[in-house]
Amino acid sequence: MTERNSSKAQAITSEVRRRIVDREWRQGDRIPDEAELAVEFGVARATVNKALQMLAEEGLLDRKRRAGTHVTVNPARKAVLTIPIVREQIEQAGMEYSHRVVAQRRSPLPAEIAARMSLPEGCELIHLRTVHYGDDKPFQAEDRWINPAAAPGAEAVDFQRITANEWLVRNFPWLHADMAFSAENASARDARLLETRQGTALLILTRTTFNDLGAITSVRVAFHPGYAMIATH
Amino acid sequence: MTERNSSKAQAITSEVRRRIVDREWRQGDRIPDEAELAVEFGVARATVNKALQMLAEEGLLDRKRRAGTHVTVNPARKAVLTIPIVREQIEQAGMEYSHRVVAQRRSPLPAEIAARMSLPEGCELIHLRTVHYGDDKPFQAEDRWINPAAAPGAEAVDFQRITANEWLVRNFPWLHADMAFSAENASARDARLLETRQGTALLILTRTTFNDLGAITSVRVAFHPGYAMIATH
DNA sequence: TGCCAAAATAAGTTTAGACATAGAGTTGAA
DNA sequence: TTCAACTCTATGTCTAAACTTATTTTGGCA
Repeated sequence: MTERNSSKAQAITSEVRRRIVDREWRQGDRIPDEAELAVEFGVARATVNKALQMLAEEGLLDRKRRAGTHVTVNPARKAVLTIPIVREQIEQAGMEYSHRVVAQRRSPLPAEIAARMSLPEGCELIHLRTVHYGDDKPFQAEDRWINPAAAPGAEAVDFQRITANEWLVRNFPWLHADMAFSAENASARDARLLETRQGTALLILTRTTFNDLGAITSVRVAFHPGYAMIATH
Repeated sequence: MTERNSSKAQAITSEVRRRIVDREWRQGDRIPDEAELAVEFGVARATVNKALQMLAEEGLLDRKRRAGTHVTVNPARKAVLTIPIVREQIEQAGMEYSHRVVAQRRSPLPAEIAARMSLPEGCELIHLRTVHYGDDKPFQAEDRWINPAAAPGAEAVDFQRITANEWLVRNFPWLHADMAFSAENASARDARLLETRQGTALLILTRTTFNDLGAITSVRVAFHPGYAMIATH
């Protein structure tokens, strides 16, 4: 049996994965039930259960009470993205981090962002525009709206000293987040902030986070040209 | 205690999450150990363990043996992306799916893709270019290389009838995948295939999958302009 | 003081056993 | 034939107890 973590459950996931990859168990096949596998591997049923649940979460197995466990027919590919704190990301790459607050004021909320945040259009939020640099080269430009109703104290913070992201993450953990990746041609402003040409394709991440008081913040991050967001599975 | 799934472990994760969001337990704080929480919630320690492990995976808690469980200071945001099978995605949106194989031939592998697949440059793979349509409007253009050494039988498949993705997914489950999102200005070819203007910003997904025989396939998917990849947490 | 070994502790894992529950399969009445 | 009611089974969940292991703390010794 292929080992992995010295843990029995991990060893079982590896072995089951191997059987699937080697097509001993084919897509759609029903695999032996937990009790049988427990006997085969010489472990308790709870251990087999843990292993199979991991593989089900990964999307390799479909499990249903009474119907048993089947190898997923068309496994959808799931990928876990880790969106790091900008500063940490830049410092980890061995570059020197700096950032510049381009604008900070109260402004009435545009319709599009109001919809994302489930707030009435035109209500006043804190609007913040920041550029983050690695070794003085623009890394990402962020355009952020902060809801002081869900994040009290935001108005008194000096966002030159601490980034909005870090302050928010540290002070207002969220319950739920919406996220989307898209591509946009750099606007004149994007181009200026990221020191590139207008029209250049930029990877855009928009993210809105909520806690029990409603939307905390909505941010549009434009990455520098050529940036790639990595995910693994 | 906030309920969620009728399961005790879920109820505990909800309650712990609430305490963190409501700042009863602050970032960096050490929370009571499993035994104490088990007494407080009136459950077995294993149940508390399961609940806290879920929150640790989510990134809300840091756990170390002997040192205890702490609320994560700078939680990195993790998001799970589900990359659906194109056809299913289009049909789910209520559109009619169709696809067109633009080119299919054996070609020597370009350097960049060879590197991604850990194969020698110039070795011959199956090169496939396909456009996927929803209601006859281009949805995505894919440029795929298939390694017949890791996916035997690929040369005999009629990719007009079944998409390469579906055939591969059904026949060659993978062990590991590399994925990246980026943005590119549409090349002349991209523009023609996606019926848009050259230079338009396109969301690009590149994905390479591996099994125990090596790289199975490497694909570059260009989505139609304006497409957004959604993730939630 | 500084260093190393031993003790203590909190999480990690496993087990056997129990009960819960979804849902496929079967039966019987209309 | 059809459908509702029931049965049965594989997974889902929980428990109490034990053992393992990483890591911190402590205390002895040089």
